[in-house]
Amino acid sequence: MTGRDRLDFDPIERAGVLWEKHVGEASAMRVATSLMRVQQLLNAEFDRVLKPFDITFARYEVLRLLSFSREGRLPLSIIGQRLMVHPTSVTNAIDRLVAAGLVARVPDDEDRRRVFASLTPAGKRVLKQGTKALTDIEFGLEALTKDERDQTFAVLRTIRAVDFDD
Amino acid sequence: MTGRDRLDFDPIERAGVLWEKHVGEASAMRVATSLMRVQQLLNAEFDRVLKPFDITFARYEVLRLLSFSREGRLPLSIIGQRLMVHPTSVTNAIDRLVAAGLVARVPDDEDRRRVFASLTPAGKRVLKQGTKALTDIEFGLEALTKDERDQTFAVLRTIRAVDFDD
DNA sequence: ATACAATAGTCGGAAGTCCAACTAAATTGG
DNA sequence: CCAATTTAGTTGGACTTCCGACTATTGTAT
Repeated sequence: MTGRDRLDFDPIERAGVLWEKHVGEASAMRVATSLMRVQQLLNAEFDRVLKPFDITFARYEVLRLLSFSREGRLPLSIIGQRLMVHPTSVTNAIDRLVAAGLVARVPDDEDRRRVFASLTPAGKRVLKQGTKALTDIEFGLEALTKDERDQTFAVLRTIRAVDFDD
Repeated sequence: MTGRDRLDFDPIERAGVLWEKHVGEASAMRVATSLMRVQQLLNAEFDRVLKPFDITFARYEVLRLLSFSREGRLPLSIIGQRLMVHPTSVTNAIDRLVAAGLVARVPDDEDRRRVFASLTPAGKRVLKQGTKALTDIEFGLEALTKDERDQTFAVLRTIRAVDFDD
């Protein structure tokens, strides 16, 4: 399986050197590129450990969000806002969760445009199993110290801050 | 366009609090979730500024990689290794770049299994324009100091390190 | 009160990612 | 030297994401 082999050097490090040489200051390019790769690595790892429960990380996040709500249910629009994804992505994820019996669509009588997504007992079970699977691998971040994690969270938060009132 | 609105609080912060309460230590979950969101934000922003040149960030990365090679061309397998993506993703990206006239497929006479991707003059032009567009927005990281960037690069590198000899 | 605008959700289509399976070519081992 | 394995790349299918467009419902403003 070509493309997944170990390299004998860091390709981003190398790109940084050439960037400095031909383009200019490289710190932003290096961080941005690293973020892309790390996200990809982690997402693949999460999907892998969640596969036994037939959910992806995207769907796990929906289940978790629902479980954190007071009544175990939220309108789809709120889910999209919290997870910062497009409405169509929410519809898609909920479709699959409903098909798997982990979530139910419940109409809102107050506002008939709205639809709630509501956790089913099976959804709660799968959420619990998925959470264990992810915490068992420490979300792929065993290599980071607590300080590094908190530091990185803070830095990333300044980028995310465009999306909420600080 | 629901789902893209500003929130009046940080949803990951909130998830972290509830996670601590119901699950346990939350630093890994917070960082992992932040990485997903930030990658999504940046990728969308990059695609937006690259749209005038009819390329995505994924394809921009291919062009950049090719320009950094000695002869402006690389076998597809090497592209996949450097960008850490699946062979099929490379085939897909190259297909589109070829269709746009930015890259040419060149057979390798030494090893007839292999195919080179080679930058065309048009590809070099687009690469230059895309690079300017991305550096103009500092890869979406204006908010970070040089120290924060270098620090974050180093931390992310320890996660990526599974993929190359350190 | 009635037209106009905003909001909630869905559908269709494009792009990216991955995996599994496949062909063709090169390498290796008995 | 030939069979078995490995490597390079492509194809088809699944999933996620986005955007644009659309329906239905609610809110607003004259």
